[in-house]
Amino acid sequence: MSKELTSRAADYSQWYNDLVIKGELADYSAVRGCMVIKPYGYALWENMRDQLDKMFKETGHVNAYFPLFVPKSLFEAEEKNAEGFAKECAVVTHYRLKTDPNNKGKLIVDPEAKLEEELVIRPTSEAIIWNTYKSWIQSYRDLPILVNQWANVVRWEMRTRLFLRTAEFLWQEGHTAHATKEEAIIETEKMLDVYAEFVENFMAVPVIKGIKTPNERFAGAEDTYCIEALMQDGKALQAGTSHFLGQNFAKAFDVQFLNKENKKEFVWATSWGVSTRLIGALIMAHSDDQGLIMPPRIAPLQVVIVPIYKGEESKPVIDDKVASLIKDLKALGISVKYDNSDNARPGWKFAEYELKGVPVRVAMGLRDIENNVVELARRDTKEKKSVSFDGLAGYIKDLLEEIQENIFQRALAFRNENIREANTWDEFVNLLDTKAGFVSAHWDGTGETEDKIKEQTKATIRCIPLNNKQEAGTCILTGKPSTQRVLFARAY
RNA sequence: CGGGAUGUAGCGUAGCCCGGUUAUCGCGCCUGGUUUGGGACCAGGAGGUCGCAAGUUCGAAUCUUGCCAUCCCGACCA
Repeated sequence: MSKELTSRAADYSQWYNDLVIKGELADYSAVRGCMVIKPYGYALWENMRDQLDKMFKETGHVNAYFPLFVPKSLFEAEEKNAEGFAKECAVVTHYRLKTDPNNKGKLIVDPEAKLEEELVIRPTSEAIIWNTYKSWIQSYRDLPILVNQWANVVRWEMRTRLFLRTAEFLWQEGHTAHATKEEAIIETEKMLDVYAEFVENFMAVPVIKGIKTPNERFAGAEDTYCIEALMQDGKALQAGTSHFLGQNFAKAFDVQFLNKENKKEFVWATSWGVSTRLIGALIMAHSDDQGLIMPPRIAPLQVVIVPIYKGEESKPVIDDKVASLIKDLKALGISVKYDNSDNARPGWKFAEYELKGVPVRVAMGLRDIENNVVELARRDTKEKKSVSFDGLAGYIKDLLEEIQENIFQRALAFRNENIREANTWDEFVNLLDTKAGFVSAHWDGTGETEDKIKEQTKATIRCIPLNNKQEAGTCILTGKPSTQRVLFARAY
């Protein structure tokens, strides 16, 4: 058939691409490094976005929108941030095209329409936002500012991959301003918790919360907190970050406020973001050789119903029975599609919805109606069974929750099996090469050692886990003393 | 951006080395019919600037050069 998938064992990267494209989440576009998110993929993103948005609002945040363009002079204000992103910025230099006098029907950039100042297309919005905050903040009474923005950003990456790293991607970025350092740190940690809760409870992907080493820190941050997930091929994926920015941006943009004592102070900042990259994490954490596996709580479609017709006269009977089920499911807030299209037979539909990862499939034919049952198939285990039609909607509601829990537990077990301790250099290298996954090891705390390890093994320090156990040990590379283990892995 | 591979209809492909009438086959698509419990069958039909652009040649899918895109390995990757 036309929708053959590459197996994970045969070629993991190809399997991933197959799932994205054949599962109709996204497609390549005419623009280098940019993808088209197709309706099925966008529905998934909408569900993720809606849930996150709700959680942001529950924690006191409001949405706003800032410009796509950042004047270069603003962009360069915070030096480290500017430096960190400089080499992947798209830049607008002109504002007009004109017809090419030498080539009919073609357009050229009008050399007379050069901008006085170049506009950087935001790779992240700290600069434009902090420039704006300057005019919003005078007094401690104006604080905190708890703003989030849903937006697209552009980072001109050399090598792109669908969802995991595209030149343009969708994300949210929270930018908050606080009167005290303590409050900003609490905010940073709070949003990391929100991310972890979302990714684990809704996407069913277990994560490790931690802090990045200075080498891996966000450009312009004092501390970068992150959640790290493990993919089925043993590589780690950074699923979200929350940054404590200190007063760096306040100083760069001169954002000060008068405190209760009528003294000027610089504002404390945080920023935090997750992107469509999470979709990549979702795919690689759960899916199998038959296709995607969507966690019920954010699945674009939770239930699909496939009729098994036998002769024209069976159609109205089945359609009628299905209509009552759809009504019951919708009443319980469950999304459902009745696929009674005539251009594919049941077997084809079964395979198709498995590929798309729909959590629950209902098959119903005359035989079932006679026995007052349906055939229920769950995507996570591919188990099929006959279930009574009575109370079916409630049964499915429970089953969706069970599937959600099951795929989380499955991913959690895999993740936990793939965190291993290494105490010597040989052990460390051997684990990375033979088992992949996270390797927990002692490190002397220096950036140089971290660089050397990266150079020799391609593994990076994913994070220093929060609430890390303190124990004396020696660095696996240098043998210098260490007080705690950190998590290494090869990463996306 | 460096090394390797690939690019022929919506998808997967044969042909390319060794240039020569109308570019092969399967799936999908359209029409009609029979069907429907794991990727249906019969009959008829539509669909191609052979990735793009130059060049060589009487003649280019085939040879040459450049460019573009994708994949793999590097470099890069808050």
